[in-house]
Amino acid sequence: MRKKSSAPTMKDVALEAGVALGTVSKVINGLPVGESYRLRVEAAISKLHYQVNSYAQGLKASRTYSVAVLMPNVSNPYFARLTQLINRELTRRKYRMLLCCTESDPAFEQEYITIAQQNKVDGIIGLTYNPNLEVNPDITFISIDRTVGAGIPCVTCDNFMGGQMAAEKLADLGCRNVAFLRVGSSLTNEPNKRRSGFENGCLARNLNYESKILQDGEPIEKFDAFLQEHMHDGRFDFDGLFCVTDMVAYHIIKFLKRMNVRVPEDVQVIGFDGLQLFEDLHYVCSTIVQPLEDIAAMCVQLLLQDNLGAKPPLICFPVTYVSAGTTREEPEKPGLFT
Amino acid sequence: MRKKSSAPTMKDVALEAGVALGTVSKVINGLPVGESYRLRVEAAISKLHYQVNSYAQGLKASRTYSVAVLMPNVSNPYFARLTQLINRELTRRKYRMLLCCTESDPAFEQEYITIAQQNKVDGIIGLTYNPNLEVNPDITFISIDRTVGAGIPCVTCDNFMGGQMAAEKLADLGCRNVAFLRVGSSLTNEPNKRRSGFENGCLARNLNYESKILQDGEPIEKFDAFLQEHMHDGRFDFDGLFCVTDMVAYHIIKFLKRMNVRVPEDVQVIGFDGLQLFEDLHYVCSTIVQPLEDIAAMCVQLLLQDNLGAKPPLICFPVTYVSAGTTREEPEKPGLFT
DNA sequence: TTGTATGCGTTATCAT
DNA sequence: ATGATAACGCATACAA
Repeated sequence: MRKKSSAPTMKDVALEAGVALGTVSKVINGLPVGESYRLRVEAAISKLHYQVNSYAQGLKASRTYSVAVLMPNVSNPYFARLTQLINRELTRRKYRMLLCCTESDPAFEQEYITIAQQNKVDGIIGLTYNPNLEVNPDITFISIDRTVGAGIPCVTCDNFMGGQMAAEKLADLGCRNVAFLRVGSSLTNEPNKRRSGFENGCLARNLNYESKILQDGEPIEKFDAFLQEHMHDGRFDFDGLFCVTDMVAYHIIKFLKRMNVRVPEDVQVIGFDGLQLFEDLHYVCSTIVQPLEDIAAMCVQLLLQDNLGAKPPLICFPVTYVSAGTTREEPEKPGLFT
Repeated sequence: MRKKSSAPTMKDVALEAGVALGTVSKVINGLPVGESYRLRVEAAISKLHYQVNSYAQGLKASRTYSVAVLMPNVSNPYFARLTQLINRELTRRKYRMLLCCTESDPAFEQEYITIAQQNKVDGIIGLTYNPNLEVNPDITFISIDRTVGAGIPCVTCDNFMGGQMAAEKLADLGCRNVAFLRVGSSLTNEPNKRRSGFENGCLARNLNYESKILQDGEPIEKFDAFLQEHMHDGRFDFDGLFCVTDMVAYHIIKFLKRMNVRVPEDVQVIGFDGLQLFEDLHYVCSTIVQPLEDIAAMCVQLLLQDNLGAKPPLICFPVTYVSAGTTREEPEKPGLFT
């Protein structure tokens, strides 16, 4: 039975407490105020269930404590984990997250940037694909896995090194004929360096090397055909495969099983990302693990740090290798297929 | 080289266009305005790269076009998919999503509700666990999978029927001795009805029935012990298992494999949820599928509909059964383990 | 049809 | 130390 149907405001609190508006504001912001006043204001606040209006605050301060996060989607475990970790980091710092799922659509990406700006976010963290993404220079933007433009920091892992590690690992494990399998965009994002690194490693270790790259839109089944072509007299041409992501590795392993090629006995498979499914217990396969915690934390730190000048252009975190059953060695971790 | 360091406002646009403030507002909101004026205003807008300030709008209109979504986390594929679908539905209606990951922590849940209110969201969609969650009655709240309180709609699937279907399916497939495996909270949320439905189905079809319920905090490995206890002379006591979620089913199947119990030859397994991993291609196991699209759409629809009075208390969507390799029948869909 | 003035809830700058 | 008042950017009722 309150007198106003809408939420109580500072004015209501001031009236209830019998003090001036400014005094209420001070109490709320922890500024010095006479003890007796403070008590009366606090009583009024809890009586009316008063809550500050972030919109009014934001309007006044032009600081909203909100950050937009652009992700293709959140069903993909890699993006999901990244989102989760960024959210945790933001929450820790009392920031709120506006999640924008772009479906990897360049138009959506651009549109969400507009929306984010209209919402006066304090910054944007984005994993985007639009090669012509226009980012207003006076909004702080942190990019993940892709160099977006001058002055915009990009946070990623050491993709090149990861590729190289995969090649070296396969060599160490006795492989002689290996292949790199990749899906995805033709554009130049950081994960493209996985291929170069792998190639480099193959050259260094004298491995026979081939690669199969699916264009955007091509179905994953094309890999099945590729694998079949490399089956001769019941023998498989390759003894080692490096897949650009764990997700690709998953599908490849499925195809191989159907072809009665054994993993890891006949062919060893290494993925990339270090996805852990089902409550972080199981890796998909032996893989190059990205330190997503570090990446997420760095994104948030860069975004919220004050000295806007000193933003490094590209930050690569080191990756690690973990065996999880799809390579011929003692698995360090349980895998999906073991 | 613009004269103000901060973003341009309507006032700047009005000045640039040589018209009054109100006119600019009208142009932006699509209200009738003289053609020549409109053109001048539009020119000024694009020249200054003007963008409306949602915070000022929201303050004025006390309508923010934003919705808070409370989810335990987004790494779990079930929650992730739900989040994704809700986001899609919100975006379609020009609403923005404030994602709040609660980690299933009752205190976080409560806290996020406060934050959401301070952010003047137009409503909250929440999958929560706090049995004493306090929700201000004059904020629209839609609950998923749990009845939160009087006047708060709950959207879920027909969990009871799903349990019953699982029992009947196992019976149809020749099972005689079955078990129900569940993890999780002791509290009374909707998914608890899966057990009752299953039990009911078992009674109707004369199945020997047992159940193992893990309390919160107990490690999943306890199931392993349970399964081992039911191994006698190399024979497994059960020929059918119903798991409360696909995630539990995943772990169970792993344990069974390690025990050399074959799925589905020795024991058939049915899960719940209908998770599809890796680009929606593969189910985890034979399972009871929730229509998550419908659930997400209904949540958003209920949240945004005007007539606040007519909100139904509990909405259950029908579930379907799909076979995916962990039951003895022709799989309709590929599964993780096939 | 266009312009002006007021208020949304908060904060900050003043006098008091 | 406290109380009044202006300003943030926008929408709208009202006056011109």
